[in-house]
Amino acid sequence: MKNMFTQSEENYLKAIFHLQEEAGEGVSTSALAELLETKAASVTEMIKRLANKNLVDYKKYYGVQLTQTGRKQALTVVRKHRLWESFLVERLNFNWDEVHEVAEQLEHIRSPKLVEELDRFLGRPAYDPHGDPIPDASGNLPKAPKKRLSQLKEGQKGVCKGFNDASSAFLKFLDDQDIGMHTEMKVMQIQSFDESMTVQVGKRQVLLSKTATDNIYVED
Amino acid sequence: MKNMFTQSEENYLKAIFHLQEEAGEGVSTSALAELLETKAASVTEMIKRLANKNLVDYKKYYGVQLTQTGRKQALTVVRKHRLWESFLVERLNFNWDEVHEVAEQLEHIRSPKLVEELDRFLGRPAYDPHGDPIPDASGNLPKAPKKRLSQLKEGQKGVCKGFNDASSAFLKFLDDQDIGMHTEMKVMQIQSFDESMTVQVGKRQVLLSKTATDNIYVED
DNA sequence: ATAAAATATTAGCTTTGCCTAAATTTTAAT
DNA sequence: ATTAAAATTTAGGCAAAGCTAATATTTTAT
Repeated sequence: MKNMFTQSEENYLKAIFHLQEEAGEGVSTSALAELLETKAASVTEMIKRLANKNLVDYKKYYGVQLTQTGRKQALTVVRKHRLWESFLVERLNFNWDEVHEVAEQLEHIRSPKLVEELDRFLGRPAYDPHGDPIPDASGNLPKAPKKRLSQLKEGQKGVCKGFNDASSAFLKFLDDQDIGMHTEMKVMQIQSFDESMTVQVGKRQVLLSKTATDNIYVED
Repeated sequence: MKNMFTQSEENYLKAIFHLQEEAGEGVSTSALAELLETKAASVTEMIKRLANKNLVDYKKYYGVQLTQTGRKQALTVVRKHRLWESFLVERLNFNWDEVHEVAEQLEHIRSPKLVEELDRFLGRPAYDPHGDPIPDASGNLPKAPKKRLSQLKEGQKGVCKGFNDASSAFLKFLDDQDIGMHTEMKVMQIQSFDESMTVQVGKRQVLLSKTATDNIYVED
């Protein structure tokens, strides 16, 4: 069968896509290994398989990049992932910090009709519950140029529009601080020695590390 | 991890369950091989794995039966399959004859919360779009004693309540004859030489082979 | 410039799940 | 009761995808 990829292959394509998005250029074996929670040796092996199928360009020792075909395939997986996340949160009462794991499974379901109907059923959403854009059926990704909370200066305000680190721990932490999508925040103070920030959220003040503020996207 | 089964294992458990339902007693290697579209040798192998995990009782050359644990697991898969079929038909505009393949994939998604919320979202349906009962969360299956259309006598009426053969071809055939869930039918004539039936459906008369009438369940 | 450290790749093994061919057991037919 | 046919199991392979240990290449630090 043509156009059929294993779950593992799809996971690699998606991972390469994400790493390429933020780092650009060639994606390293070790970065992939870390993201996919596997060993470098296994990554090398899979990369060769993908290269044989013309899904990636691979030059030994110099990392890997998606081809046009590979990128297209990665985008259909991302699309499915984000549509399912939307479904889980908006129709099935999932909290936005507990959808990731299930969406990782659902994203591999093969059925063009299912994806199309799900999209329609949800009212063709443009963004998922984490504020990430949902690619359309032809693989166009409406990329809003994102600004990090860490880029704001003291006194500036921003509205939370997304998160980079979608780990359950991070999202739970944010929830505890009453920070979520569309939450308004004002930068009160920035510590020069570690770049941590004191931020006004509603009537509370919250201290956020540089790691945290790097992972929160805002619109001002 | 305990309580974790591969997709393949789940497929075998479900297949054994279905064959046990209609044939009772021990399920033969060849019956499984045919249903699962695989070879007898592969079945034997898998059966041994399942026996080691105490999901089935197996006596060489004498077929296989589910243990309590195995039956329970099979029922959770059946539950998921039928809930997803309901979702596809009732919310995503799928036709009841095109859901099977997709549900075969969705039934393997692992997430107790997802199943519970899906059930709630659908209004805790008791039957799936084919008229088959949906097991509840604790694995209780409300079994309505089913009667086959082929068991009716001339002149008797019946209301269609389910189908045994869920093949796409069969379901499409029924659709073409305007026969679906809850369709009322009246037996006009039975051919003695091949047991085929002439049936009144709405204002049309339809000729159904014995094979067909054996696979249509009715309530009278 | 070169040695040490960090990265990447290869080689060889493991498990799952399937296959074919050969051997065994059960069942059916004389 | 034998024996042929049918069903089942065993033996030996194969591909996907992972792992560890050993080797090779690139980068970094002296």
